[in-house]
Amino acid sequence: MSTIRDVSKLAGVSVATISRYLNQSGYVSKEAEETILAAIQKLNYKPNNIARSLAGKRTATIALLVPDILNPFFPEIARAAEDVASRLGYTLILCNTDYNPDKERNYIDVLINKRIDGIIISSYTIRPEQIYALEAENIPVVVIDNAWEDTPIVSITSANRTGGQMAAQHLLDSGCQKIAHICGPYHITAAKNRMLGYEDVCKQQEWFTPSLMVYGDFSVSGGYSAMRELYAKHPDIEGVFAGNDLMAAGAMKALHEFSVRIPDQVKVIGYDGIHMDMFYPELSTIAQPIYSIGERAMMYLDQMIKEHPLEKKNYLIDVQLIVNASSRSL
Amino acid sequence: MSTIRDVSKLAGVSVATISRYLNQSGYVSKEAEETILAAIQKLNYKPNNIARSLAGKRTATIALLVPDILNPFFPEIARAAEDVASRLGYTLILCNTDYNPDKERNYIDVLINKRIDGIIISSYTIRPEQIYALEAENIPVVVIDNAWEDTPIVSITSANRTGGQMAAQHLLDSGCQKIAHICGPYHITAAKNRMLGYEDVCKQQEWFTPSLMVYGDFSVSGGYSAMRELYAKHPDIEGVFAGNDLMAAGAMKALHEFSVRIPDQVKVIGYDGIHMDMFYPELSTIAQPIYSIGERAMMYLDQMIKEHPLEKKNYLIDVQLIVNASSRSL
DNA sequence: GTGTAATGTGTAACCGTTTACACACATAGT
DNA sequence: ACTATGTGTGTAAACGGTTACACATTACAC
Repeated sequence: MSTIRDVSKLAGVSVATISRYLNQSGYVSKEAEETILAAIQKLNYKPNNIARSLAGKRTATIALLVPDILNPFFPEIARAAEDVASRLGYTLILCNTDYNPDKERNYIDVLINKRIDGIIISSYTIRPEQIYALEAENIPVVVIDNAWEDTPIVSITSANRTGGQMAAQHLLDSGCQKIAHICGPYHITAAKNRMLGYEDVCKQQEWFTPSLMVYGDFSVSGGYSAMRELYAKHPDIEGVFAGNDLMAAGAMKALHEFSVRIPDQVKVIGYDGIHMDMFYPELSTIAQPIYSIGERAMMYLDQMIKEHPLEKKNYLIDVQLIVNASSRSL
Repeated sequence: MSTIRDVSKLAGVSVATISRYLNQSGYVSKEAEETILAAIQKLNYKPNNIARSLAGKRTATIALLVPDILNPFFPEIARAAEDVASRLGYTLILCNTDYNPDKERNYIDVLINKRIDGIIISSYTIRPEQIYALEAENIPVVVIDNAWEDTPIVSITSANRTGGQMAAQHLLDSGCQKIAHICGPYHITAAKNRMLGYEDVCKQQEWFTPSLMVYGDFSVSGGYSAMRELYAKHPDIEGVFAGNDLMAAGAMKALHEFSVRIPDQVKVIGYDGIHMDMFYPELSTIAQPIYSIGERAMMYLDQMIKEHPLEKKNYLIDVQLIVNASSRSL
């Protein structure tokens, strides 16, 4: 493995000139350029990124901190972030925190020591202070799928409350009378906002009662249990809005076992828009543009790294109602 | 951000001693240890990993090269690799190649320049020479889900041919007469071996005919189209073995649309064992221990990095027949 | 008392870049 | 002729660690 000094010797110019050539910084004459290029090719020289980072302060590495890459929401985020990252010349480090604040803290320390250039965080437990601590180390942060009001933090969330309203309204418009909601975990802002959206629309309906809202843990089995519980209490429900698609799938599975026909007897809508094309009847959902979220997170991060101006606030992303067979009016 | 020299000054010992203390290499007296610890805490000193890598040659970073993290097989691999990596003190870089050899080559170059310690590769286009090139740079490689015969390369695959036999045999044992196979892409070794397993079992059956084997692209829609094609030619089939679970799901969707009852009329089995608990009837499958594959890949890699002996060969992992509703005999 | 090994510490070179600064020379404006 | 400015290059000091080597002290065996 040859070094810049080997090239310098072979080309007969100083290392500074080589460096200037490589980084297109400062002046380099035409002749110098040519001899350098020749030497580089002859030696098959590749600059050492480690040394580069040590001297130049940039590692061209960004980290993506997610609770669990197995949750289908996150591969899509990862895919988008990685696409943009690789286009911009960054490399992406993947970190699973397992919803565990200790692992999270630990990872943040490791990443600081690795001098990463920036970090995209998805966490429901992280505190704003931790983000300020990162920024104090000059590491820009973008938070996704979570936000705090009135804090100078760049975050990206989808319009959860509006989305919740859209879902409920859609079921209402489709003629459903008793609409239940399977809510995601209480401490997750996104879940809470979706529930608030549901309440906005349903609270004043004469059939409304709080027991139409049950909690699930955002998993298929959580949705399944929630649906069984719900059906035991309210066998006459006509619509179900699940806080995410996985729970919607679980709910449909339960309904299926009760021999409830979808969408004839009960219409179901989920939230997220993850790819579940294997599923039938195909699930209606409020689609978040997941890919765009990852993409924008990475782009905002790049802007911050390059010290371009960017307002530190929550960026809301629009959602879209997708009507499929699971809630289609006949 | 304080440096080792700041600590040195405050503790009144040389940087060498600090370094020895930090790395537990060489002798350090009890008193020195205490003053150093105190100084470190006072300054909140954290060693700079970049500098460490430059001097010490190790980056504590490994890369995972996958075609597409959106394919549900890979998040599980990533999850396993990351779990083990983080336990062993490595950090995981995620790279999507999009099944594109150019992106692949490009990534490999970038990773060499970043002086990563090792790389786990899943690729159906990579050539052994590229792996030798990496090893020439002293970067150990573990290949997963692909292998070459008689090459000194560490690779991990599941027992695809045996698995194919198991799937076909299971359908046969369940009383199916005409069993079709939806095969994965021709150039993927794993797909081919599964097909060979199917042939081993079915070729000598009197109902066998080559047109019972059709190709799909390992996606849901690929399985869907393949099934439609198959059903048009052979409306009397009684069993379908799909080369992976996604295609099996697509096939079931198509059968569903033809109002074919599963498993009464047609039994379906997939391959992979990805988590599709939302699916009903639940899919029978030949489960690969995907998590173990990722786990072992990372452990082998660690062994190679630490220069512990490891035979360079293909390691086969056993698969398991999982019988669910989609192929249950009544 | 001497030789040998274990323990403990510091100096300085090194890892492979970037970059501030100094300097040389050419060109052009006054 | 004298600046100013633009072009081109080299020297050497960072960046923040690790580690080979030299050297000092102590312990212990003989």
